[in-house]
Amino acid sequence: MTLATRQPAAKAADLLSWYDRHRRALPWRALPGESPDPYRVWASEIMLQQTTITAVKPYFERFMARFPTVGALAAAPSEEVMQAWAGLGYYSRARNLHACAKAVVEQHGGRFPDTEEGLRTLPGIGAYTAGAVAAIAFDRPAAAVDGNVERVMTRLFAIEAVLPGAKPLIREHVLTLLPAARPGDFAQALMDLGATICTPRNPACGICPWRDPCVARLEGTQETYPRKTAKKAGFTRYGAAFVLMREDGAILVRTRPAKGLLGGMAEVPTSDWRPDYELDGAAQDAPVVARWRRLDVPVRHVFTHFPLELTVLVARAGEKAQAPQGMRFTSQGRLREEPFPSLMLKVVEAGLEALRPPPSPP
DNA sequence: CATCCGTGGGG
DNA sequence: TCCCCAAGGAT
Repeated sequence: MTLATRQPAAKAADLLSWYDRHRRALPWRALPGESPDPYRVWASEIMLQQTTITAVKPYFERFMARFPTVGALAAAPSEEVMQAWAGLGYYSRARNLHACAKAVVEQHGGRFPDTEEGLRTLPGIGAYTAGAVAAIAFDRPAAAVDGNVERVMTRLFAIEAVLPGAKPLIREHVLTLLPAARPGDFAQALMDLGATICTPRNPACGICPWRDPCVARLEGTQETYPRKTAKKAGFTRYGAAFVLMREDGAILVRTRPAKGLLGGMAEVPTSDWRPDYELDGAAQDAPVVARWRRLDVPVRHVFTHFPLELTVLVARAGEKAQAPQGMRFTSQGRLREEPFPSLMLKVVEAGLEALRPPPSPP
């Protein structure tokens, strides 16, 4: 390589001075000079796992108003925690969040461990979150390698290795760049850079603090990083969902098993969801015998690993109708207190719309 | 290491 | 419409 094309080494100082000018103001982020609240930092990191800032913000605000401290969260009933999380997705996060709060209170005197190793032992805290909380909340020299950092590093060093196998290598690069001072700001700066400059498509290389040392930029191959293995799409599954309204307006619901898909969340009764589900026999899967009416427009929903198409069937039940074993009638007034995932909100809305009596002529 | 686990928004 | 993906973790 000639002297003219040799690139300067990337420096943490350049990133930090960029961060001092362009850092994003976020509800869970301490202002310059303020000390961060580990509880808020931790909760935000859990919420932000695989979830956009836009989606998290309103949940975070409500969550902090409802559970202001780890102690408050630990003491809350699990249904209340799941309800506060409903709609955010990846519900095992909420279960682990609650379990983690209890562990912090019962095993750590209500204070979060201030090291990566200590944090790593808690439920829901993996390699990334342990590093992020250690760095951001306690200013420890830890690497927090998330999707943003993977993108920035693979571009900066033109790392050809495929993810997730390249993670250890990426981590080494981060540790090499990690400054002795302000490791917490460095972690946040790296993520801000990935989120606002070094974006997946159309990265703003011209205004990047690391434009000069970036190998991929020199080669013009920024958008080809990071290298990843393609993941295969799942087959569409089909099923029937049953919206049963009692005469007083209450709806029949139940709680899903604690583990697995939508674990611990509320739902209306449904059939199994299968690629080969036969709609003609749907009434056989109904929770009660009734005059089930099938709606023409199915509810479509896309999970991470498969698309789902649920056909909604509606029926009415008498005032004295009893809920089958393991199910309950919830009044319409309290329906919003049920921890319905987004899929079930769609189903219930479709069902209620169909059950609404036609407007009487003037 | 591969798979499972939600959701809503953007190109 | 379709595809990608966004501050990952558990198994």
